[in-house]
Amino acid sequence: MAHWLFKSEPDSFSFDDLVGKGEAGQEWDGVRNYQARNNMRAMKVGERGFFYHSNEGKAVVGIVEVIAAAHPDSTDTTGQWECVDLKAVMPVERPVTLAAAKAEPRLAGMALTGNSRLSVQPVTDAEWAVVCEMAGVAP
DNA sequence: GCCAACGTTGGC
DNA sequence: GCCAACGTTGGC
Repeated sequence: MAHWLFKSEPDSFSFDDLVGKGEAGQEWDGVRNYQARNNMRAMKVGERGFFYHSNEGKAVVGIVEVIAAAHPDSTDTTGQWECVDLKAVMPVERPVTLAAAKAEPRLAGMALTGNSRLSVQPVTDAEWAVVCEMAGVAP
């Protein structure tokens, strides 16, 4: 099963905001990047991802689950953008900061620690295991 | 608040 | 189809 990472600025939409949506979850709309869209198209219901806070916090703070496969973005009028629906699974025991991830050699190849500004990223199984370990949650 | 990196746009 | 200009993101 593939894993993912979703970036969000907590000022606009935080992990707590997603928790507040409960089982109904939230459309991950507003993504206007082809690579991110393609990543979302590849997602399957039940796959899990990290929720990363950019700017404020700069850390992986929670685990999310895909509850609906890619569908047209309701906030888009052009019809070319799509998004998945997410729900919060649980917060992590210990947030994994960007600095901590960069300091971990096993995460050297991770999209997050590189220069990518991509808002929806794939995470390898190995990276998933390492970040879960650092976060104090079961993989 | 600044600036570097990247993606997208648009002129040629 | 190339590439310069521009806008946006996001770390510092």
